Amino acid sequence: MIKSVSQEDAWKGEANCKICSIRDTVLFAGLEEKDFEHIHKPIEQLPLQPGDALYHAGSKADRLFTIRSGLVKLVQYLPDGTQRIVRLLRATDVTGMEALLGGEYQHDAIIMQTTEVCVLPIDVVQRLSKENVKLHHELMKRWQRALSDADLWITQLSTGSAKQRVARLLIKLVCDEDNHCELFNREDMGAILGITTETASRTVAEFKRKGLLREMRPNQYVADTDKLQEVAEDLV
Amino acid sequence: MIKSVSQEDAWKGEANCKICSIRDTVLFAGLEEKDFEHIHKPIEQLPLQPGDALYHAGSKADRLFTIRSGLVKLVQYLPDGTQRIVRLLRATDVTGMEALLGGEYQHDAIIMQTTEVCVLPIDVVQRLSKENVKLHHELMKRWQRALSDADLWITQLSTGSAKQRVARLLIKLVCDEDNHCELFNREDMGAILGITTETASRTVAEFKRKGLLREMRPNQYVADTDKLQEVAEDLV
DNA sequence: CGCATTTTTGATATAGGTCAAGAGGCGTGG
DNA sequence: CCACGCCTCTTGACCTATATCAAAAATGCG
Repeated sequence: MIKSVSQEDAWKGEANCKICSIRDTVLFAGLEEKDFEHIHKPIEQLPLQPGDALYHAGSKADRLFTIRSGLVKLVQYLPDGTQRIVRLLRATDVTGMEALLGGEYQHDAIIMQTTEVCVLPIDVVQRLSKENVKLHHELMKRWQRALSDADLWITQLSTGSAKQRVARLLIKLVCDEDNHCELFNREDMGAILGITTETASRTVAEFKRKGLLREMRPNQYVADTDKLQEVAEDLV
Repeated sequence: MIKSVSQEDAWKGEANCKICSIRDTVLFAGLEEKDFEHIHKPIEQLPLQPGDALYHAGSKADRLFTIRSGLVKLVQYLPDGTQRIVRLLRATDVTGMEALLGGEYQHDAIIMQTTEVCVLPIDVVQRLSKENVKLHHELMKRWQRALSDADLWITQLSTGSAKQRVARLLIKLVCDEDNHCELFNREDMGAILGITTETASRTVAEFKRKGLLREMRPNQYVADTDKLQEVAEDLV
């Protein structure tokens, strides 16, 4: 089992939230000068590698994480041991909100692509959220966002044929206006879509053949979003 | 389209939260004497029939609902018009929390079985939640609960074979220790599980034949939860 | 360069979708 | 009270999509 990051072995990159480069989109967006006085413990910034775990299901939830960059998967396991990925996290997403209720983490949070996170001790967040209405509102927004994501996961990624699901996933993965995107391994694609690795592989291969995906460099694709959209809606 | 309940045509059952019969499990559990002074508008209690809508996707979210009894489905629609049910709500569940963020409702909330709800105007909840820490905590708990439910929906009801999914759904529907349960129509079962009406029907019929379900009276079943559990985990 | 892992591809079996028709319930109106 | 029409559930026949099992090809890593 992968060890999750601990306060000890982590690089103690002390974050300066005041000058944070993504601050206006981030949980602490609404903080004011006086609020920062309450942050005694430094907020750590961690660089993490694929395969690392942010936290594990069942362990005590005592920290909240803001994803600064990269890609993280939230994984749950079925009784028979098969895994299902229930959410993906990217820049500005917050995870580990279970900590606000003093329970245990509900998922394994595993790094998929090199990721930078801020680690927020839960007592700091709790104290600040009592005093700062904006932060409190921000927290609720994140909660709502997670819930919408979960709903989308059900309607988009767990409904319809394998082709439709893969197409919808690819559309989600397109990051810039050039329709550039980066895939991940077929097993993870399967665990996201509730299909087998083989079906994921075959479908991606078919999309490549039909030109809906063009591989420019290893794992650097350009997607034909219009055509993919047609597949997603089964207009083919 | 079904009209959603409005303040006007609703039965103005004015609730008395202080003596509410399910108060200790409900959102307002932590309210104190002084808090009630803030509830000027009466909290309505509505009795609703199958097919009625609590609210519709896209309409302004201005009320929060506590389910007192009955069964409600949250429905979303795919571009091609097919519907997918993303959550079920029962006694003590809260829905419409989008209202706290001043947005629009994300789903159609449709009554499946005769249901009683309390309607909480959002401004009342917001004011109370600022002053009462327990209520605030309760709200976060509901949010977390909704999120866990969504995760379960993905792992349990949208993963594995049709038989497994139906079995898992039936287990969820068992209400008392006698393994008594009540199903709903096959179309809804399909929309919950991401399978067709016919497959839902065939699977239920098969379970009946094999004795995993015994129909005592019309739509009053007794479930063999042990056997269903085996099917759910594919140990057959 | 060689081993381990992942991806692709193939062959086959089967679950589940699709289309269609019959059966049972239920309400409405004659 | 019965007959008719409407719905939902069930069942059947068929066919396709996807799972399964297996092996080859490609990729990455020490």
